[in-house]
Amino acid sequence: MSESTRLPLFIQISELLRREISAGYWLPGERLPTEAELAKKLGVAVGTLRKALTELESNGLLERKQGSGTYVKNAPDSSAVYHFFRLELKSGGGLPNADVLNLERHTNTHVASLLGLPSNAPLWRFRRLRKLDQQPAAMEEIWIDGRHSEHIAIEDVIESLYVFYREKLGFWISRVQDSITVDHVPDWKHPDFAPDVGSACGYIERLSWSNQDRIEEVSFTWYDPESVRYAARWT
Amino acid sequence: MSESTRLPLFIQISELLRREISAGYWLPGERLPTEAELAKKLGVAVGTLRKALTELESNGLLERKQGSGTYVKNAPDSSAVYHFFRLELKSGGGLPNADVLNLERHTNTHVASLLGLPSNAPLWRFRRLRKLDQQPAAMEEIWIDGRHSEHIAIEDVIESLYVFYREKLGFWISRVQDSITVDHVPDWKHPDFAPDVGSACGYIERLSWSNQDRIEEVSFTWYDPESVRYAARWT
DNA sequence: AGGAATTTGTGCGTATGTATC
DNA sequence: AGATACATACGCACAAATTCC
Repeated sequence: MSESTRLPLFIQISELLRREISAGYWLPGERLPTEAELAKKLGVAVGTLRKALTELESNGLLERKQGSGTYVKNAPDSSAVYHFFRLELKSGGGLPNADVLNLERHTNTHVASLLGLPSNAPLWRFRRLRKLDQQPAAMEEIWIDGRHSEHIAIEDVIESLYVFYREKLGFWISRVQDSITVDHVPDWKHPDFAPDVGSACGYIERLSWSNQDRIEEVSFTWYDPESVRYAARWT
Repeated sequence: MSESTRLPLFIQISELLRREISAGYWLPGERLPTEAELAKKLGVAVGTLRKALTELESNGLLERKQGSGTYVKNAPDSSAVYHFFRLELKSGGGLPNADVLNLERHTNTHVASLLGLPSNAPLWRFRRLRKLDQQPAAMEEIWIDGRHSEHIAIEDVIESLYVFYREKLGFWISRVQDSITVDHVPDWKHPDFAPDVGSACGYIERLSWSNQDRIEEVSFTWYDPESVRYAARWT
């Protein structure tokens, strides 16, 4: 190894297991080999393996039961693409999904200032219809610096905006801050999305920091509080 | 010790240190003795002490710097009591505070089921007026198992419910889950708290797990989305 | 029902790496 | 450069929860 600083062993192990789980090598609900077996197979001490497993448990990929074993969680979002997605059905869960409705260049003084850009800076604005289990759940407006790319086609971002960021723009979102209040349904309301609570609507303002610790994305989300909730878990 | 199930040693240590920090025995910014010294003084292995310190670090009471030492964080005032408090002024920040308005025994089928109790189980219900910078910001209703204590006086909980839980009831909240939607202002609306957004109101339903990993507390919060927001940070 | 085997949790001790002073 | 202090890694013993016979 000529690497300047290689990662700690327990991180290497946890990342290895994370990839294997993500690749479907270990299936949801399945029990992993015992600590002793795994440690031996991987050639590390049990304590080191335990630290890796603890890491994955706190990240929600594993569940560890004393006397029983270590199990792969039925991760609803194994791909980590939905890592920061915080909306779920009030009836519980729901597989997230998004349709890009609209993609245009605009200027916006407020957003520009949040992004630390001149007020007349060109921006990209995405408007998406978010779905949970294929049911319209929220409307979303996302803004990024317009200089990232001269041209963006809807096809580029149809899969996942986060993948697009990473693959095409060379950054990824590592941290977000959400502010949740109440707002009115915006006027670009989509016909498929019709909250019926008078005009009151759940409203999320999000700032997203990239791996370079810059605010690279600002988004606004309106959701129907009758069918959808914002869920936050803290430890 | 004749206790049926005593707490793990590293938890006992972390709670001891937590009390000492909270009592001001260790001052903010101060450096703690080295791991080796502390472990020796407390009569535990270094590894055990490390686990306790890690616990406190993740709770934001300590900061550990390799090569330097372990420092008491300049906790904004009554440390970690507001660890799970997630409301802030839309204008930014705000020092949190609470008035206990009402404290009674009730039964409630819905809450009882959330707590895993029989539907007619006696419960304690706290109603509080939450303030930010002394301004009324939200109304809060908190439910716990009625068997925890036969009598609770308002004076007992006037400082902090969390401190009361830990000191008098012997548990503490280590994890919460929030669901944020929109609701109507409840009918026990306090005269000082008058959201003026029609009848739409920010609404938080919280489940709180204790250190024993049981749901020990259920709470409902109504906040004025005109002046207050729910703020969540993710990494 | 109950006891043995299995599996994770806790605790101890030590050696070595790495960042800080 | 050397001393100090936290981070990582190893290994072992026993406790507690679960499972299985």
